[in-house]
This record gives sequence, structure tokens and C-alpha cells, in this order.
Amino acid sequence: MIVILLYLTNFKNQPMEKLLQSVRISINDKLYVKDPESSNLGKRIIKESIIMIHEIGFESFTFKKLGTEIGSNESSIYRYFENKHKLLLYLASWYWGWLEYQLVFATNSIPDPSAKLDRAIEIMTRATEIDTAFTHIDEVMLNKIVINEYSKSYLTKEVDQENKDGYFVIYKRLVNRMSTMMTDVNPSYPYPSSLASSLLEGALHQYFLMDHFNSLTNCTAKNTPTEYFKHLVFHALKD
Amino acid sequence: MIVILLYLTNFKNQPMEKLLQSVRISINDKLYVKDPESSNLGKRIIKESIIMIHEIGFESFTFKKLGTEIGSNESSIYRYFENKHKLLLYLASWYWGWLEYQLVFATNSIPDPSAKLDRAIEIMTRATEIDTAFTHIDEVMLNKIVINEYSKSYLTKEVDQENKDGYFVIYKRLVNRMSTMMTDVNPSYPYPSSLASSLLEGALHQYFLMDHFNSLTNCTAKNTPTEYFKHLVFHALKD
DNA sequence: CAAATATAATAGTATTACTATCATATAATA
DNA sequence: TATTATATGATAGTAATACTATTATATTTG
Repeated sequence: MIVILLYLTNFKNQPMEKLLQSVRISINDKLYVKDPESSNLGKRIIKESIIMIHEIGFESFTFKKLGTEIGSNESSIYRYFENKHKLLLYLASWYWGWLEYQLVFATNSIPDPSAKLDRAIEIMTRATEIDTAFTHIDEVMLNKIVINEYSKSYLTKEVDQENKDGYFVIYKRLVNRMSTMMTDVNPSYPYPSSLASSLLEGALHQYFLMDHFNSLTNCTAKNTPTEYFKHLVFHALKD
Repeated sequence: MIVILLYLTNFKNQPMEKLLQSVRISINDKLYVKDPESSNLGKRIIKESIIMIHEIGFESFTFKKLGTEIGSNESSIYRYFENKHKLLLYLASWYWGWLEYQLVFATNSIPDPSAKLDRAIEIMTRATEIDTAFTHIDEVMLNKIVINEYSKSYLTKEVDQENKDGYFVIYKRLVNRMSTMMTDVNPSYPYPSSLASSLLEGALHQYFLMDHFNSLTNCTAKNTPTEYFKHLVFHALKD
């Protein structure tokens, strides 16, 4: 299944950077009413909603406040997203798609399973840095939103239906990619999917603990989650 | 710090079971306006809120609906809890206090650090069973609430203030107990707190995945989370 | 039995999460 | 250029939520 689309129009003689600029994260079109990438207003909705959710939290965030902030109207935002829950799902999907893109890009050419997994854990657990390829999205801020709000997007009574509707495909594919890499390192390890899901969920959680409950973690800026998870995963995969 | 209070009034000649019946989970009194254990209405609020949150989910749950359900008035419930967020914190604290009680009870007498940790992981990751000592609380249902809603109690903008106010002490102490047991098994392991927090959070998450995203876990009713976590923890603690 | 306390009933407020309608601005096309 | 879609904005309205306040009525306790 192809989900990261490369729009390679007129790519001759274009430098690599320009090529990468045309990468686009493909997101389930049931998550929006109108594609926010298709207009200026749409991009402002994405850009400012990230800033606003980060600032005041998802609970206090409303379309009315967002409208005021971007000098637009509440009703116009409803033309892009049915409700803020779907906007959150959209933002999260974008984030996981962006991470997946980096994962595939960085590990594709590594033949050795252990070296590949090692690099993959780095990608999945490192501190987020800005990606200039997407000017209207602040990935650092989006990462913080995912840390603080992602769980709320699936801890709902509607999760089974929304899962059926494919709202979590990107995340699930990411976990499966990690799971496969673990199995490639040790085919007899009995819990690759559990370990992969623990890695993704756990990485978010460790960053949260660093910010708010530092007595519950040994991770710091120097002693990073990456080191903790590399140790954990490779020890688990040992016989 | 003593937090599990044993009210051992008139305990001579009482059988063990009766003794255990007088165990009480002590909860930060800032979490309620009036102690729900102190009256019949209070206990009904606790009992029915567990059932109702389990049934319709925390988002849809309101004090008005609860009032109708228990044949009482919305305003009366507000005399026990400021809002539903604090009620959730109360229920979660009770749950973790109850687990801590079992942990201490079951591991206290085990001298060997590995055997002790092994038993502790069992307590923390096993499927919940009903405890007849607390008639107004359905622990199986409460466990499901914790799985589905606990994250929402700390993924808020107020988390730092509420942490200062001691709303999470029981959970933190539980994580620390597990962390200490891990250090006792291997004093040179550099991430005992991270591993302990991963264990508690991860156990909830694996049960959630079993219910809603079974492709993301290898855990089943037969191949339990307990086995996964025992393998994970003891491998991590190996040199 | 009086007084204190707990609970119930009712009303009211600001905000949320929308839906609906109509007006206007901008872009596409004939 | 005029016509016509289409996008956006402005305004209004609704049911529900999350409370607060007040008053009335039980129930418990001294």
C-alpha cells in the first residue's frame, strides 16, 4: 500500500532539496470535509490550530477561538473539518505520516537488520526538529501536541468505528514497520507488535514525564529516551 | 509515608477476612468537597459513576445524568465533587491505592529480589478480579475506566499545579515501589524509573490494544500482558 | 423537641458545539 | 466582459454542558 505520495512533476535537473519539497503526506480524506492543503484558508487553519492547541490545550480549543485568531469565521472552519476531534485526528495522521516518511527514508538503504532497527529507534524516539519542507507546519509544536493529546484521539467510545473507517491506518502501519524490523533481528521473539507499540506510545510518554513527572523517568536531555529504548529493545530481542 | 490506613478497631478474635474488610484506601482530601465514603449518597455516587463512565465514556458522562440515574439531584453531587475531572482523579487514586495495597500485601514477605519483582509484575499486569471487600466498587469495571480514561486525568494544562497539589501521589508512589524493586534486582540498571513507568502505563495500553487494535499487540487471553512484561523487564535488567 | 445538617427542587448564566440562512467576495468559464 | 460557480463571511438560532445561587424540605443529632 502506497501512502507517501511523491509528486514528481517536472523533476529533471531539480536539486534534491526541491524534490523533497514536493513530498506530501497523504491523509484519509474522510478526516476532512474539504482538503485544508487545497487553499490558503485551509493552511492557516492547520498552522494556527497547531499553535493554539499547543498554547491552550485541546479541551479549551474551539473553532470559534480559532476563527477569531486567524481573522476568519467559525462557520468557514466547519467547511474544512466536521469538528475538532477530526481536526486532531488529521493533525495526528499528518504527524505519523511525516515520521513514517523519515523512517522509510532513513532505514531503506540499511541492509543489516540490527543496524536498521537501531536507526529506526533513533528516528522514532529522538527529539523533534523543524522540517523546512513544510512551511505551514511547525513539527516541534505538533510533536508536543501529539505527546499531550494523541491518546485522547483514540480513547473514545467511537474508536472501533473510527478504526474501521481507517482513521488510524498510518499509525498502525508505522507500528507494523517497527514490528517487522524487530522480527528481522530476532524471528523467534514472541512479542514484536507489543514491543513496537510500547516503543511508540512509550516514547511519547517518556517525553511527557520529562516535562511533568521527572521523578518517574530517568530520561533527561543528556540521557535520552533513545538510549533507554535502544537498551530496552535490544535486550528484549536477545535470547 | 503511610497512606494505606488500616482501621483496626476492635480487632481481637476477628478472622482475617473481617480484618481485611476494614481496609480503607486513603485519598487526598482535596479531591473531594465532602468524603463520598461518609454517606450513603456518596457511595451511590461512586458506585453509579463507575458504571456510567464505563457505559457511556467520560466525555458523555455528566453530573446531571448521574443524578437522574441514582434518583438524586445534580446539585447534590456537586456537594461531593467540584467537577467530573476531580471525580475521575478520585476514582483513579482509589484504583491505584487498591493496587498498591495488593502489591505491598503480596510482595512484603518475599525476600529474594527477583522472586519479589516477578510477583510484583504479576500484580501490576494481571487481569483485574473483583474484590469483595469493597461492596460499592466494581474493580473490574474501574480497571476498564482506568484503561480508557486515566490518561485524560493528567494530559491537561493543569497537570503541574495538580501534581503539586498531590493529586497523583499514589500513582507516583506505586511507580517508585516498582522502580525500587527493579534496582534491587540490578543496582546498575540505569533506567529503573522509566522502566517502572513504562510497565504501569504499558500494561493499561496493552489491554486497550487487545480490545481495540489487536493487530498492534501479541497479547491475548492466553498469551498475557504479564508474560510480555516479565520477559521485557527481566531481559532489560540482565547485564 | 430544637437546631443543625443533608438533600432536593428550581432557576439562571455563560459557553460550547454545532446548523441554517443569506450576503458578499473571488475565481472560472462562455 | 458578463455570467456563474464557488469560497468565505456575517448573523442568528438551538440544545446541551458546566456550573452557581437560592429556597424548600427532609433527616440526623444534641
